[in-house]
Amino acid sequence: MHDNLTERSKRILEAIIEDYIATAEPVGSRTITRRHGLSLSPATVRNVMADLEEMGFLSSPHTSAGRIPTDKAYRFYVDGLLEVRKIARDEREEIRKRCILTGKDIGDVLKETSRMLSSISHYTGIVVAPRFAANIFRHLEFVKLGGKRILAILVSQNGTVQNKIIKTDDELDAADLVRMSNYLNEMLNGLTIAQVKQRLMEEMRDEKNKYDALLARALKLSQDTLADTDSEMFIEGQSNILEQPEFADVTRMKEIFRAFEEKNQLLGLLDRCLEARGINIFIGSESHLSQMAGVSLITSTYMTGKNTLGVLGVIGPTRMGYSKVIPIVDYTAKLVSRLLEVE
Amino acid sequence: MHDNLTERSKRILEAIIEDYIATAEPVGSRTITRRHGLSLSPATVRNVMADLEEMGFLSSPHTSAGRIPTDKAYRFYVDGLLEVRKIARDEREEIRKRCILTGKDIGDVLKETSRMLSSISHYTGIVVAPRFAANIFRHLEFVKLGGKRILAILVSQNGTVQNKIIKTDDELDAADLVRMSNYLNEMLNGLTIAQVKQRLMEEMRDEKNKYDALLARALKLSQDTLADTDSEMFIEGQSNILEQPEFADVTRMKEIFRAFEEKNQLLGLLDRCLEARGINIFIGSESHLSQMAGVSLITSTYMTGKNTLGVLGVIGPTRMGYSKVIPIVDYTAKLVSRLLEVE
DNA sequence: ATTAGCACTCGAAAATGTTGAGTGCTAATC
DNA sequence: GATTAGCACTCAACATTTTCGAGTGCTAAT
Repeated sequence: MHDNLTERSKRILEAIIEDYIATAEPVGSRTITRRHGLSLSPATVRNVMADLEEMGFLSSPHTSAGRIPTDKAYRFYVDGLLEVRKIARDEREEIRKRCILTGKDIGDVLKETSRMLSSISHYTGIVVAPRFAANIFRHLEFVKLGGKRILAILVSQNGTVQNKIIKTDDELDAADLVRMSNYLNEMLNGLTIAQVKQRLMEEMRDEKNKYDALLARALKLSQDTLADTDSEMFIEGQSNILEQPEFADVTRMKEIFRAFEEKNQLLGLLDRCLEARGINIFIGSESHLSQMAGVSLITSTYMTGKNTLGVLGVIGPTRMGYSKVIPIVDYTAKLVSRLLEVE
Repeated sequence: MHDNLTERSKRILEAIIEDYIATAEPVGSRTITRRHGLSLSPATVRNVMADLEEMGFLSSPHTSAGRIPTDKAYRFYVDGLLEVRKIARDEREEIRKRCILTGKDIGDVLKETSRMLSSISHYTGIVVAPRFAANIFRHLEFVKLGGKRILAILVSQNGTVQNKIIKTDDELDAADLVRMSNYLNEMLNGLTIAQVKQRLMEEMRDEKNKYDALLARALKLSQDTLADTDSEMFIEGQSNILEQPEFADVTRMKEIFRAFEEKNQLLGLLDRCLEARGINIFIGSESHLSQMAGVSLITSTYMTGKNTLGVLGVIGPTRMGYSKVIPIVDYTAKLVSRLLEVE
């Protein structure tokens, strides 16, 4: 792929990208020869740069400025040129220290993970909580709150909890609730949440269940509990974005922040990452979200066993330190996987 | 109070404040006489303005600009001049429509409330989840996750749920867990969480309990569950702040966003509001938080019965539309109170 | 194929000019 | 004595011009 680029062009392109990542300023032919030990004259470099621009790897803000890499260049860089460093020992320590929290519920751990990702990368951290459907059912409990309000609590194997307040048509007494949950726990034990949904449907269709009022109630209640459980998302360190010179312009910044608040769109993007396991990188326009122009996303999936649970990653400018951030995201995903594993 | 201000000065001060709230531009003597039907000449107004500046109600950015109100002026305005409008019918409808969500847990409702506050006020909405300590204990449940990990679930009367993963020294079987929670539920029924903590302490000290291993375990476990439950906070619509001209400057904005991320400091401030019931207003420097310069906070408490549960409100520039926002916050707090009331 | 040399481009920053809203003061007016 | 017209003065904001230099593309020499 891209065999049409000579070794020299690649080296120069790489130098330009790395320089731009470091400085956020358009890179000129002079700078390249000076800062990177290329034994070429600026003039030669200029010729190569002109070719690279022709091919769509570089663009110039105006005639007499240097060049900046395009999304295509970053993609080429990430796919080929970049050699991913191993994670630094101290980074690894930091990650471990901040993720391993005992005595906190899953949500707190993931939130802290997101915060950690942001502070260690200096960009914005993002963690999508486990998709409930992939989890394994563990326990269902109904607590009577008062009157006709019941709190349904659904617990999955790895400790994720989902609550819902359900209003019933008439009062149920506590004993009934216990019987109902006992029955359901028995029936649903060991299934994934997705299978649970399935099973409930089947049971409700089953003729014989329609005659047991309590049972029918129980089924209805648990189905209500499972209805539209939207996944949670933790975005932390948004203000780190403000440090990036490319967002000094207020209008650009507004866009980004709006994008962060529009969590649904982001979720859509992250869902795409769910499908492919492991590291995933979206560069600028590749996300096909207009607000994400100039922004890159590095994600990885975390999982228990062979079950993909969720996604986590880092959002930063396209001009981000890929070689540093990729191993961080990678290591974090693996660590979180391990934490959620049932010991 | 402030009897030293003549009626006329008050009218002029009011006009300046309202003009500044509307335009965000320093107000000149000319403008005042034109826009507000004062039958005075600019020159007279200038004299009054000079007096007001002397007294600390106004300041001028530079010699040849108009005046802008100081925090002291806003305080005077809020305390005396401002007559709070009743909430508009359509606003009331909007609030109701967006807060009354069935089939969602409390957290979701409060988050949506925060979002609603931001979108209806055009500033930033903030909701602090009920302090757990003030809630009434309803139910405690232990779910075995696998190995030595137990998920403790604590439910309060109004449907707030708190989970915690607890690691035990050795395995407990499911039946034991049920017995433990039955016992505890019996013992703690009807107490407030604060009382529950108290009671657990007493029981643990009690000699006779030390000989029942299981019981001792149960007590320890529930105490772990209750340890350091930090209150959750929902801040929504942060990007609305970006619309405010006074934060067009990137440095100012960074400060604000950092402040939002430093939730602890904010929580401290909001805790102060918890103590005083009803509407509470912090204007700029009054909060004694440097990052909050130029920012005002309007809050109100929500409660069930005579129990103060939490705080909600709006954060905006000091130059915010107090007369519009105050009734919104007030009404929302009352509505949320009603929603959390056990029906 | 590479590179030195050179005219040219164009944004950024500094220097300069212009404008107008606003002020404070004084003296005339009600 | 309070109010106001009048006027000189101030100063940020905006527009215009100038300067500067990093960077380019092209050509001709190496």
